Amino acid sequence: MKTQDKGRRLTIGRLAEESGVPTKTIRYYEEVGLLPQPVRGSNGYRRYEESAVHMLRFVSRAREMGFSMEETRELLALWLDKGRKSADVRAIALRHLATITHKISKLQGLQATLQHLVRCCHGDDRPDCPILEALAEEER
Amino acid sequence: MKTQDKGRRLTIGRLAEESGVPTKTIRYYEEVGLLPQPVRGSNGYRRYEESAVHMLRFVSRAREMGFSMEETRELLALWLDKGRKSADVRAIALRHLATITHKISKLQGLQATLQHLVRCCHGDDRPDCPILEALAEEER
DNA sequence: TTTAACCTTCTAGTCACTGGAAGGTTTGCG
DNA sequence: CGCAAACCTTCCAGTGACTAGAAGGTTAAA
Repeated sequence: MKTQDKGRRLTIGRLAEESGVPTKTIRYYEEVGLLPQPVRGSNGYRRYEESAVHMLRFVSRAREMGFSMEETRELLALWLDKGRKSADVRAIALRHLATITHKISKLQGLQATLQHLVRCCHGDDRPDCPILEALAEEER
Repeated sequence: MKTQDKGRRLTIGRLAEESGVPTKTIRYYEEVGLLPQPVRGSNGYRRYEESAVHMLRFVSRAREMGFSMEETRELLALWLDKGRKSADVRAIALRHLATITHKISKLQGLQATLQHLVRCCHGDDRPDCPILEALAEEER
């Protein structure tokens, strides 16, 4: 084994390429403590290990799944903790699922309302419009 | 008719009460030009006319329906324009509807994925967890 | 050698508010 | 009349999760 196997370290640009996450975003994640600070070269450049690619991809996927940065932070910690309890992960997922389900039903309510109004509005050159009426309505 | 019918003008607090919109938000709407600037009393206080209540309620409802502030601005302008074409209103509503529908289907996709993962995760003291696996997955 | 493509930090903008500080005004009560 | 509570004013900063740009230093390839 080599004592000085600095081997393959990546610049931020290379990491961005391999993970699909923009350099700006990587720096931001580091700034807010979502990602650990990498070592720096003598030129001040960040030098990432291979593992950073996997971490970033994990983070990126969690974000795509709609987890907040805080939840992503927790999930990442759990992922790195080999002694984790799957129940902890599941709890986060369930919480997020509830949030999503709630959002969906709110949006579906809006969707139904708007669909109704759009169907009622003739949508021509005349000024009368049930959409505006609905917004202006004095409900009492 | 009285020459000096300053009549019933409202303070911002009164307007907030009657419209259900916080004073902070009312000032913000004014600042970004969503609402017209009211006249000021000699003490510098804002003095609103009755019509402001209706305008604010209109804005508030548009926001509740999920219209952006820019869309709300357009809707408000259309509402105040007695010569508007209902087609213009309808177009805004249709655009918003498309946005909502898009959001719903994205969320439903996430919901399905998460439901599947949550069902697969036993959620106990053991560390193995399909949710984390899904996030860590090297798809190729 | 030059120049393009990297890298660095810092600031500010996005959206739609919301909270707080610091100060002036008004209202109601004893 | 004095005082406190409840108004009102402006300005600054923070939210979440980036994203854009400026101003400058470094490196790799032609």
